[in-house]
Amino acid sequence: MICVENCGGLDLAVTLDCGQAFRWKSVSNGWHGIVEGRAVTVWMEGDTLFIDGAEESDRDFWVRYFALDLDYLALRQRFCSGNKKLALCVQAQPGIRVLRQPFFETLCTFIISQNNNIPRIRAIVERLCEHLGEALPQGGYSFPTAEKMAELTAQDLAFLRAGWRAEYLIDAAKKVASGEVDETALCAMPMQQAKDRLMTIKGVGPKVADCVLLFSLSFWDAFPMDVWMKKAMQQLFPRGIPVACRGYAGIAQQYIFDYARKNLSRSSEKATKKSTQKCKPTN
DNA sequence: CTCCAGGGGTTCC
DNA sequence: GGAACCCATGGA
Repeated sequence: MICVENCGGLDLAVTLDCGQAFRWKSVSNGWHGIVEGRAVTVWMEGDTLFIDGAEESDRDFWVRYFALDLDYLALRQRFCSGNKKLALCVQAQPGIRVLRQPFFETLCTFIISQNNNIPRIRAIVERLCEHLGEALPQGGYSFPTAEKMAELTAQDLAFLRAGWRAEYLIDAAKKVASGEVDETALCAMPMQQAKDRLMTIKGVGPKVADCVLLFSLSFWDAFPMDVWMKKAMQQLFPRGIPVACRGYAGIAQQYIFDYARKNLSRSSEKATKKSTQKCKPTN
């Protein structure tokens, strides 16, 4: 077991269940998860993180995964003092953090996430691991490798019941396995270039690409925007993204998104949609 | 039966 | 460029 002190107010429940990671499960004494073939149970006592099932030699791995090398206290301080409304967002859920998740897993899970909801995303990811991952001695399965998935066709993934996304997953696996899309190379690129490279994968658009940049590759400035987030940003920050976010907009966005989700209504334009919809043929 | 879920590709103008 | 429509699932 490993313990890591001074985690900057890390809140596991929020961080592991906010829609950036999809394999953590709440258990009686904390959270159980599998990351790169390592099965662990984690919990907090005060500001200390306990990682049961982890080897001491993997300390750096877990510090990196939870991004505990980043000074969140200082970061929050910077956000809060830089902008009043941003401070409200931070205070709403200060313990939420951005993880550094495995590259191929993150790529796949966010491809699966498109036009989908979290419970089903989790279910599909779980089926993917059970069918194509390696069985672990502690139980559970690792996330499958790109090489393994690259041998398959979209039809082979029918068991996933992922719909059209199966085809996208195969393309992602092929491009990662071939080295056409390479994690190390991406990390060495400027953000926009890395984003463009990711978007050469079929089914990876600006949103999914930004999620991979942010949630896996530590481009802390990546800012995943969908229609909802654009609307929220306009309402909360009509003059544009606060300067205090610069360089860490993606991390700031986690606070903003959570705040917006709680305080802004999701559907405000249903009436317009209904009145403009076409007449359907009556047969 | 309809709507929706942290999208993206394709096809139009 | 951007708007409309399609894509498969499954839950509400």
